[in-house]
Amino acid sequence: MELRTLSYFVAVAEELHFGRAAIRLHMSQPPLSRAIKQLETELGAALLRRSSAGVALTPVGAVLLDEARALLDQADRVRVRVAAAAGAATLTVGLLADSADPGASRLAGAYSRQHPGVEVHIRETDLTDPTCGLHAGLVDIALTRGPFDETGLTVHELRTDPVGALLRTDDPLARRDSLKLADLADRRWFRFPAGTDPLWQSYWNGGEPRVGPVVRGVQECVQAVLWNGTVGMTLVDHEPAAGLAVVPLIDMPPSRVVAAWNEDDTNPLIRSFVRIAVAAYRD
Amino acid sequence: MELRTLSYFVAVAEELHFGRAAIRLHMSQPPLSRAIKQLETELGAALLRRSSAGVALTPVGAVLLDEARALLDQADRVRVRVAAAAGAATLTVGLLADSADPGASRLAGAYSRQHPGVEVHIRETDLTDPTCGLHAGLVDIALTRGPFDETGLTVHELRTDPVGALLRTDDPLARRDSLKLADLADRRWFRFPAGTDPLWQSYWNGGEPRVGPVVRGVQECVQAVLWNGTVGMTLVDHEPAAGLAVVPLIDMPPSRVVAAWNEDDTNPLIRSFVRIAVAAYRD
DNA sequence: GGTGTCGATACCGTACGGGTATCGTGCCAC
DNA sequence: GTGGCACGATACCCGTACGGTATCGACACC
Repeated sequence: MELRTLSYFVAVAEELHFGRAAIRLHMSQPPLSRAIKQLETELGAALLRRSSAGVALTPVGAVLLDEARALLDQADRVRVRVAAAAGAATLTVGLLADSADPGASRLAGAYSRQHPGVEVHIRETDLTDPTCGLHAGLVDIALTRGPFDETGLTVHELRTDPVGALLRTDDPLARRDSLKLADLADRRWFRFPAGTDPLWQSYWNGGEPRVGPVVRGVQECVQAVLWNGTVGMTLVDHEPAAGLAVVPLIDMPPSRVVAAWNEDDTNPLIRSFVRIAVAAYRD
Repeated sequence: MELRTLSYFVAVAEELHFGRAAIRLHMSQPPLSRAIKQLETELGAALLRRSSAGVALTPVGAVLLDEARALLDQADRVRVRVAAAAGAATLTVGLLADSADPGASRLAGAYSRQHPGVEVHIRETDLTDPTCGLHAGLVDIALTRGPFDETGLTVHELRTDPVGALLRTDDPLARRDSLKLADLADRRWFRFPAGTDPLWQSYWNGGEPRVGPVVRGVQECVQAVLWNGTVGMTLVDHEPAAGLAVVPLIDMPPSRVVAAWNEDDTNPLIRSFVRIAVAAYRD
């Protein structure tokens, strides 16, 4: 019973699916199956019930899930405290500019409460770099939205949001309950500055090359719609400013809010941060 | 940072000696040195200061020692709780008959307090089997005194006690402050029944073949001294009965109180029990 | 009954944890 | 001063176990 094995079990118990858990753990499914089976053997109890209907926790498994989560949490705190004792307890967090996310503010509160000794540096970036400087090594961890170039990064999904079109209230489409991308095909869209991550551009333009004003931040998007009537892609739970409406886009893949960090970043505070982030966004 | 690695560090930090820690961990010294160095690298801080004067904890190491102990304790509790949830939380403890040990009673209290769900079976044995049935698989763990045949067993020392001679108060030697084995060479001693562990016999007879009554338990020893004037080996902190005196034997190697268990016993409660035992005997 | 999904199994290569042998250094004894 | 000793570090070897790919088996659903 090692911490790694327990984290495997937690992943499977949370996903209730070996394949998805394996993806989350950046490994393939067979060794994961084997590790869980070994854990069951070592503990002398069945933890999961595999059936054609799917994977379910046994009562013993439910107990272990609670206990393992607490143990892994404490292990993360050990890392943080050791780092603090070594005087190396700083964490640089990248945020996408203007993202007023209730999850992020819950996270900030929870983190500073649990790790008061840690110095958190904040680096806000505009929409041209959705990784907030991860690839350049400017931040330890990015709280941002996909998609972007994930090579060399570990990406942990915090939430998925449906996507909507940002429209002026005087726009005829603004009264519709939902829209498809095709309804907006001939509109002016946002564009992003040269050098912006191509995955990001493609996603937020619905996969098509578009025409329209170049924007660098959320406020510029809002102003662009107000002044140009441009169609803006946004999230339906984003409260629109006065004079603007949001209509759900039913054929857009949902947007992922993620925490991402460099695979080779050895900062021991990252794990704990991610764990608290997951909890903050789950609530 | 795995639980195993942390237990290595705790062993070294407690012994402040790589060689002794390696013995305690049933491994050799080089891989232990390497594991500690890897841990230091991973945590990015020096945990131990090696010098010719010996090994010392750095401030960071002191923090980790506390944290690691707490984490390992919690890991043990996880095992116990999972076992309890699986309905397999029983532990059979072997005790040497008539051993009125204050450490053992503290242990009993602490254990039942920390693990109320566990069913503890007690098996008392006489002096003929100092392992209390470990070799026969009759108990999970033995709280006993050495020495005995340790093959296949893991033995964890809880305390060492100086040894004394048990004498009648009317014995001329009873007024001495201390004795040597040679002073008792011509006395009648205790002997043990056939089949008793030879190591045990040899130790408690001071390494010599002796003559005298055969005893099976502590009460029989006491009665044998009272009736025969036989010399009894005992522990100086053992409160003698009326009419008896204890005189320290300065050339007897001290007696070890130990917890011992079968290496291949998979009962998950053993670790936690040993940990609590160590704490109970330390106080 | 074909097809797809999903966990289990089989098999393989490598990396890491453990071993023994030996070194380097500092201390002590003579 | 120098030889011996204590002790941690280093070098090197080996086996296991972990993670990979390929495939199977069971079951559900068209």
